[in-house]
Amino acid sequence: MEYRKVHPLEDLSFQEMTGIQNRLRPQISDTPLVKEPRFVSGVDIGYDTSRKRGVAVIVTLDFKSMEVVDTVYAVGDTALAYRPGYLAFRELPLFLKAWEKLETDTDLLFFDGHGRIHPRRMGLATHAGFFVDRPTIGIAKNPFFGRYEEPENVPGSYRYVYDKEEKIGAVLRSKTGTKPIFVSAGNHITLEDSLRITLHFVSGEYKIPMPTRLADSYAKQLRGES
DNA sequence: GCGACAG
DNA sequence: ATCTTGTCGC
Repeated sequence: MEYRKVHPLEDLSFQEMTGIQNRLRPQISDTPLVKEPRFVSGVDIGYDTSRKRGVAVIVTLDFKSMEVVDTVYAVGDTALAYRPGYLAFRELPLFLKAWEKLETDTDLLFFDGHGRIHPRRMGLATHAGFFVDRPTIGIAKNPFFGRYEEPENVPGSYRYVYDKEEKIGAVLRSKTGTKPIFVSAGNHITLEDSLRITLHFVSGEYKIPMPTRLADSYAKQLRGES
């Protein structure tokens, strides 16, 4: 699939990366979905022990049947080390390499990380949305930023995550007796739509929404052979 | 200044 | 993220 070359991703200083995030922030789109998506993709990147070589996986499912319709991946080295707040700069290059191989015209993507739950609202999912120009949702397994209260231990219950008075995401109890997951809008989508779509992919049987879950397991599987 | 810190 | 066996619990 083609993508918009919003700005360079390699060889940037932290000041430059922060500057890019601040410049993109006012351009984040909050558009509600106009129609039910047909295809939805899950994105995940797995790394080897060195944490340098990784594999980016994109699994695409049919929204209604939840059947897998396409799977693509790309392997390569990661230039940047992980730094909280700058995950997009570490993972986007390899993701875009896989994105170029994708031929299914997907309608929405789930990313493994936060979206607007970020000090500058520019988490991985949000930043990725600028490049692929499609709705994106962030699904994270751990907190990173913002204040929130613990949701009830009932599947489907959630609490909003705030920065000051601003609502930036939600903590969702996707499964009874497990830690909640963090759901936030990426780009070209609202938080309410993000929650609605996410709930569609969490039956209560699994903690992680199906697209991300499948991408994660496939990335781990590929890690040991390619 | 100190501690926290997605993947 | 990754390294790892058994083990507690539904």
